[in-house]
Amino acid sequence: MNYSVSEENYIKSIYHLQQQTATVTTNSLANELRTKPASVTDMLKKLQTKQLVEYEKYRGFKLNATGNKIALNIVRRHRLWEFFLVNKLGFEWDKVHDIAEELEHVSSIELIKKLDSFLNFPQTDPHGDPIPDTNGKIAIIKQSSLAEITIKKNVVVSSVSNQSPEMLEMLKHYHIGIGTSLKVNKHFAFDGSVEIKVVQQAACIISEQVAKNIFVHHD
Amino acid sequence: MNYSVSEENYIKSIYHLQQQTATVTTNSLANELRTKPASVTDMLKKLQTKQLVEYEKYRGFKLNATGNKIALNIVRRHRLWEFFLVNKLGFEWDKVHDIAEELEHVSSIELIKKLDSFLNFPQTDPHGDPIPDTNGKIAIIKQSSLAEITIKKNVVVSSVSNQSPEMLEMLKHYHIGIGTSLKVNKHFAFDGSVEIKVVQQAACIISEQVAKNIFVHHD
DNA sequence: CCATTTTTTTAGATTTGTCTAAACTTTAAT
DNA sequence: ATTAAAGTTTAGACAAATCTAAAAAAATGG
Repeated sequence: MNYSVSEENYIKSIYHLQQQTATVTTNSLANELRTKPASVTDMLKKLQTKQLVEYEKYRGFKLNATGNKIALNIVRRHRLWEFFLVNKLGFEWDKVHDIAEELEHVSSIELIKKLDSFLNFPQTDPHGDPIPDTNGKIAIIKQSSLAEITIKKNVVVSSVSNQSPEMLEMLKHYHIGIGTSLKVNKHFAFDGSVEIKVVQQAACIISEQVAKNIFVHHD
Repeated sequence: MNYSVSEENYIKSIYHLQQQTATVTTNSLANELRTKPASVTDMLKKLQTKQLVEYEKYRGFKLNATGNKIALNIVRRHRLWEFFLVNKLGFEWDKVHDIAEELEHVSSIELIKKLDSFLNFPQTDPHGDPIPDTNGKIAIIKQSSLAEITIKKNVVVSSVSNQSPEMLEMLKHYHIGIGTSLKVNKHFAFDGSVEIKVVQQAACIISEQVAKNIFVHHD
């Protein structure tokens, strides 16, 4: 079965919202898609008749198994394209989201298969988010933010949840990227800021706001 | 200015039809786009108000300077993607048209700029057709088909106009690709077939139908 | 527990791109 | 020069996806 660009965008957005709350509301989805609640209700009826969501009037909705698989496939396409844009074409990671948003809707299965192979079967996108496999299996990377990690332990940056240009600028300044090794020296109780030591760099202090967006896993 | 996928397809198709006849008819365009004449008329009114075509009722139409520039830009995107699909992802050249048809509508200018550079600024697509530059300048490659070329002259295959799987199969069998050196030994008047000698291959005979689709230029 | 606020849905309109069927031009042939 | 055929346009309808405004349901807070 083939889905329209619009349907795919709804499915993907429901998927992303479900990562935080199991059941998604009309308003939150409208907000995510920058559309109006009335439009969301309309589309959800369609997705319901196509058997992709569980939906009860006024009660919110969630993807069923089929919908989830489709969502993961879209996420797969999106993240492979992001990897391509950054690692082959040389884009900065804060510039790739919108372009990948368009590329992800190109429907050829063979294309994604060959792209995956060309990229050497990457496991994560440039922001560290895992790329689902063909069957929709996605690695759940247990990770904690720098704001909550125990001190003096060597950790590796595994993902960054805020992808704005401002965040990128800051990370560049601190020499932090996906895969960077570092450790936390100290948490400051006063404002939640954190002193970190990136390998081969001088120790420095980052705000709680930044720390919360940098996720790491143990070495 | 940004154009819809549908508008872009109309513009591109008008461009291609204009390569053969300076002014395009409603029926021929409907046929090219696999749509109905009434739809063509509707869209052409739109393209006229957007100042992309010269159009007079019942009289056919053609792209104006602006329309032509846009068309060449779409052709540029299409051919760069085709080059990518064949030379990077390893597609056979007969499989790439439909996929490039989707990719060409991705709108980022930066994307095409970086793709062009990644591909090392190719001059022609996998079928030998020239890729227009950023300003819409396109190389006009003076070329003749094998059916009309003089005998015993060394020539190089520059493009193949039929891109079907059947043609690809045949060309593979004869060891012919873009850039292959060969010469024509003899034209047979009876059926228009042609004896050719591909370098490092035994001489062989190809039908007039095939010969007409293979274009060459002098060494 | 009832009234007010918030959220969601419905009803009806709009835009884009398409279609069919009918009307209208142009072309071609006798 | 008419007339038939071919090609083109108009009129009106439709589907997809969206919107606004109004109605309905659920949540909230005294």
